[in-house]
Amino acid sequence: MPAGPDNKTQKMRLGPVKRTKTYELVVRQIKNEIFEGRLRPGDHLPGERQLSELLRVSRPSVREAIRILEALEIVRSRPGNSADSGLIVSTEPSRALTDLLGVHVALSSYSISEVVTVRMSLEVQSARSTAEHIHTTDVSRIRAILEQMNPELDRETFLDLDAQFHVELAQCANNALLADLMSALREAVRRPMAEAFDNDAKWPEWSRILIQEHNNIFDAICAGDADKAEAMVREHIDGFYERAFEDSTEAAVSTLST
Amino acid sequence: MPAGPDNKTQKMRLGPVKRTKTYELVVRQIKNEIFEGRLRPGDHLPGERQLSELLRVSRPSVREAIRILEALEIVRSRPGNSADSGLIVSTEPSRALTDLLGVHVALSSYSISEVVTVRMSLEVQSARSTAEHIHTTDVSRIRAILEQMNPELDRETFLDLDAQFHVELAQCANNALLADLMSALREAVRRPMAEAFDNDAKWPEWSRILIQEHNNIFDAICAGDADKAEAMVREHIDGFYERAFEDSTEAAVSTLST
DNA sequence: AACCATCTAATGGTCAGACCATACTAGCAT
DNA sequence: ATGCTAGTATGGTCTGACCATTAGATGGTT
Repeated sequence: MPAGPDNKTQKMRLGPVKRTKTYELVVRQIKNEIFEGRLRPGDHLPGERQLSELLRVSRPSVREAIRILEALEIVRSRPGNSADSGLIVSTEPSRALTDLLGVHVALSSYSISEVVTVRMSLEVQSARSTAEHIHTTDVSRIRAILEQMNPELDRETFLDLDAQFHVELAQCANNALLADLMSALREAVRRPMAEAFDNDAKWPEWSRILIQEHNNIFDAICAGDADKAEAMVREHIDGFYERAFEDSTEAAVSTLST
Repeated sequence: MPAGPDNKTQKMRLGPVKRTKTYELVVRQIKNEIFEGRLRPGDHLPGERQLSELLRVSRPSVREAIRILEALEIVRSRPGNSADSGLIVSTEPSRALTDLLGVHVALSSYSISEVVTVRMSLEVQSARSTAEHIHTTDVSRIRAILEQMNPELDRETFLDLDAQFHVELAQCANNALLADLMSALREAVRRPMAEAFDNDAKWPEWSRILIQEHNNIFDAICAGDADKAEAMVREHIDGFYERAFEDSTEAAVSTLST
């Protein structure tokens, strides 16, 4: 309300006069608190009203900033007046990664072949790491997934289990970033892949191949043979995408990462 | 198989009464248009006022939805009444990835060692791909970066050029996802790395090592020797992070990927 | 004392309407 | 033509109000 005398009178002619949006400034301040270590996971932020008063901006601006931070899974926001409500700094970016990559594959910001190439690199890393130190609890968990897979399942369920298998492997590598990326990449190509398999009569045959390949990978990992695991993984993924897109009109994959 | 108590339990008739927030619904609708292919990069969306009327929600709700889409770099939003203003579907997710990973490293959602492990995988992929088909224009562009690096530079500038070198390599691999991830991962560990090097007297020596390693990688790639390039890259990155964090109080890296 | 329904307070969620800032376009004036 | 000025459509910001959800505090009943 009290428009200062020097509010907008500084009409500097140098530079593009970066006019920063208010909500961006709010985002920046909060991010900065995080980078400086003054805000840590689990910490509570002041409520929207209090924040808007502290930062001297309106509540809508604060809210828009919160929406951004929420989209990046930096904070989460819940109503109520308990210890669990209000704005809390978050720690689980997996959903944000999945959202981001999924949409941008749909927008063709990233092509299927690019995703496959990156996935291959990470999958190899995941298999090797896991082969080098797998635990018995991991073994049984993965075996349970493999045992559920059989050629009679409908494609969607089958592909779900396939995804679970690979994400589980990544988690065994004890690398949250690797696992989250794997999950996000797999989800990103989920739609185009389901469509590719939908009109294909050879599915029953392929599903048997996939099961066999999974078992091969699993065996190699259990045996601690990282090199063989890598080879099996490469064969598996290459074959998978080749079959899925061999006659695709898009033909995006044949030019694999060049 | 009915014997699945740990299943999705989607068969229940009583749902958790999803009270979905209005802005989430707006986000979902727009995302859906993208997934269904009815919204493509470069397309214009109706303005905020018109959108709020179409969807029968208030303008603030529309705005909060837009903030989310903007944070994920799905749309961009500019004032004015020209062909370039309004809401436009975007195509460059690199900033969003960088923001996301950077903050979550700061939040310790992902550890430095995890980032390094993933970066190593991608860097190897990048070097191999590039070695297999590098163009002369790429060669000169990278050489220009290398020629700027010398031990006399201040650390920040030096590390900037180092990052440029690696991102440039990834871009030569003709994989936008790879390049964006590389850039994001590098940026994510920028702060902790700069701090690690800041108080270290051995920097001049290290910078010379780094320059030598870069040249080795570059030579291997130009020679089209993918295997050697991979070996050089592994040595380079391992050494880099070991030197950076060898006596760090955090000691986050020594437990590489646990 | 133990129990249970209700109230209260704090939070986020939503809305309407107004006004400002920006960036073009068109048309007037020179 | 050129240059300025109004018009207009866009996003950006604000105020202030009200709704919805949550959990603890209250207080009466058993």
